[in-house]
Amino acid sequence: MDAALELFAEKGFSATRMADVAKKAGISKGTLYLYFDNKEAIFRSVVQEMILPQVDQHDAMIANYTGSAESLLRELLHGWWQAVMETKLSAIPKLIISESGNFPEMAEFFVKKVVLRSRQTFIKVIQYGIDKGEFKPCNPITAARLAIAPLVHASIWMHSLKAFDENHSDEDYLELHINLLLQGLSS
Amino acid sequence: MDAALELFAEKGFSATRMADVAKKAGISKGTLYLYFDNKEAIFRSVVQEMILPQVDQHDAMIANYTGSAESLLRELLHGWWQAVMETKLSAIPKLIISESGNFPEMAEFFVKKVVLRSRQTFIKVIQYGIDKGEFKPCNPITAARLAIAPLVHASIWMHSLKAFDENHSDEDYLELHINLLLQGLSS
Amino acid sequence: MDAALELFAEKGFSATRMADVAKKAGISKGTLYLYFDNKEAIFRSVVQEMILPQVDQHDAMIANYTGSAESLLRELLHGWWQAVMETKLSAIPKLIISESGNFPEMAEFFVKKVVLRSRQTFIKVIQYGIDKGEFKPCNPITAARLAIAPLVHASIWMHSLKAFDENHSDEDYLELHINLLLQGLSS
Amino acid sequence: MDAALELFAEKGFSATRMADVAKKAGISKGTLYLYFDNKEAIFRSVVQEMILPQVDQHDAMIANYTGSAESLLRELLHGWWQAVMETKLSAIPKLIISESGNFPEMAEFFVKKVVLRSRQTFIKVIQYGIDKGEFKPCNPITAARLAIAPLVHASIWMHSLKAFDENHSDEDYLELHINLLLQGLSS
DNA sequence: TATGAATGAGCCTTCATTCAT
DNA sequence: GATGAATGAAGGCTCATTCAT
Repeated sequence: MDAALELFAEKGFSATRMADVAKKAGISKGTLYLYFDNKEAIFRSVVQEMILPQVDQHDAMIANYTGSAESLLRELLHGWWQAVMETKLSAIPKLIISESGNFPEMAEFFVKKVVLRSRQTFIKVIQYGIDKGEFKPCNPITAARLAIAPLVHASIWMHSLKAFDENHSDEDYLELHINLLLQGLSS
Repeated sequence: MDAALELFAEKGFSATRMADVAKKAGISKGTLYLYFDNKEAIFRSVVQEMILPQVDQHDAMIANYTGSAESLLRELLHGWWQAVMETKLSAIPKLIISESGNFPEMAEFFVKKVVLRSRQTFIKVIQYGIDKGEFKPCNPITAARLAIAPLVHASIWMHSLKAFDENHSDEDYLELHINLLLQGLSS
Repeated sequence: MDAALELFAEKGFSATRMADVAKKAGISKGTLYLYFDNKEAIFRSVVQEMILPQVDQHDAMIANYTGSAESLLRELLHGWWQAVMETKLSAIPKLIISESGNFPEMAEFFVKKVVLRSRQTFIKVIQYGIDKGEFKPCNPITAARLAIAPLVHASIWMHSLKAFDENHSDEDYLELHINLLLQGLSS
Repeated sequence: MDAALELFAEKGFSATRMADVAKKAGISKGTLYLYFDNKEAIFRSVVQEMILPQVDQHDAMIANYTGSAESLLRELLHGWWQAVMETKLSAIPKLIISESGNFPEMAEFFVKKVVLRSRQTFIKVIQYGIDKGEFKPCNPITAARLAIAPLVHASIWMHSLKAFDENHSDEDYLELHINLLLQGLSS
């Protein structure tokens, strides 16, 4: 599945050949079919089995946090970054987005199970900040989308155009995003 | 080329069949080959011939603008949005990103001709704001990336997962981004 | 038809494209279809209309000849050589032979109308020589085949491997063939 | 390769479909591609791998022969006939000649490796006969060409027009050729 | 009469999938 | 369980043929 994730993310589903996956995994083509019914099954497994554990873990992380909205938001963003950008999960967003047209159920699954849940967490924190008076009033849904967008975008970039872009610091990127966001939100 | 852009953006290069392109264009398979050498040639044409005019136009738009950094940045972001999100250009970013692994030269072309040039414009405006004291000191490159990221992300989203996401207002999204960004930057 | 003959002889029927024929003839593809029903019709016309006049003319040449069998045979062979090797007819044998598998009726037509008739002429001359005591007894059919074989072979060679063979004199070839043949036949 | 040789010789390269080759070989289309890169590769293999062993064997046959030039020449011609006409090699000359326009390198390879080497053998024998006084002086190159031409021609005929010609004895043909040639050459 | 843009059947080739070993 | 040779459906591309101009 690691081999498949890497290849799917790099070349897309159609352009990835079973022979390539087998070769990268160090097994024979035939052996793939002992563990997966077909190419689509590999794709589904890759997406589902890599995402689900992560989602649960992420939820747990947030569950019973207390403190200022600012520090919570800061924490959340750092947590997301570490969980995604510094693991092989980083390849998933690009993959899902690229194949959303060919695998709409998978796209839907991803949105429902990952995007919306994750966004919900951010919404809660932002609402909490507004309620507390830390943040000025704004639509917390839109704010949540804007809080996450640069992170997701960074993961997509990392697996697509980063090689052709000049090498910029990801740390700067994350930190400046957090600072701009928090100052933007602060009342 | 419109037909091809739509299908490539939806399904990716490999999964798009020449027969589909022909059908969508209302011509026969053979006719495609009167105008393009092969499938790759269509892809390249789609990307290059749709992007280049836009880039030039965009450059012209910015050229001789004066006023406050804030209003300039506001203008720029609105301009980008209109030029991309409200035209068929909106499909290009997702397409390039999805196929970057299979068409690295095209990815490089896009980064050099579009991404970096566009970013440069934003860098200048931000630097101008910093110099004028409107904006607080920060790395203008990173700030430019963060100014654009939510926009590019919105275009990618629009052509991938938007259908599965609840329907949010794009106007709110843009406006809030601009406001958060400007307040974040302001000294 | 000249254009077609040349191309058919060079590349064969299948590998010759209508576009090539049209181009070589200096007309458009569509115009070809004003004069020929289809590709096969061109092929048939090329073969039939180039061969038939020649056959008749050749027959006439022999009709009422008198003299020694040797001089007659010599005459015949020279006549064949001039009529075939020094005109565009030279391409026909290679073409017919190459396409005999795909156009058996044409092959049969050629054998009946050309090969057998031509051979018959040689048979008569050889039989005449045997009867006169100039030539020693032998099977005149086989002898006729052997008299012609090197000539036909030369025409085939000319349109196939000659370019890769060292350049040998065709005149020497013809003269030595005639001399060897006549001394071989002479009693 | 046997299936391919037969079909190529019968229909030519272009007109032979991979499906036909596969069917005749009793395998599937796809399997062909496990053993050959493409159609051309089959063609090249057929020609090269069938010819080379034969050439070496033929050379060996001649190497250390002694005796009269006449009996040697007789031997050579019989040897050639058996090696070519009575094996599937007989299809090669027609094939090479038919495709010489489309595969010039292959034609050149054939001329260099087969035609010229074979001719050289005949040249030596004829020169030997001339030197010994058995044969009268003549150009041994041309004589060699004339010695071989009827044989090659017979192989071409066999795979093209023979079916439409009346059935003549090949033995008579060979024997008469040898006799005419030897009497023609003899001083 | 001449053109050449348009068509679509047909063929080469690829690759997901199967299965005997 | 693991293999890889074999399969054949599918798709890119060519080119003989048509037809509106």
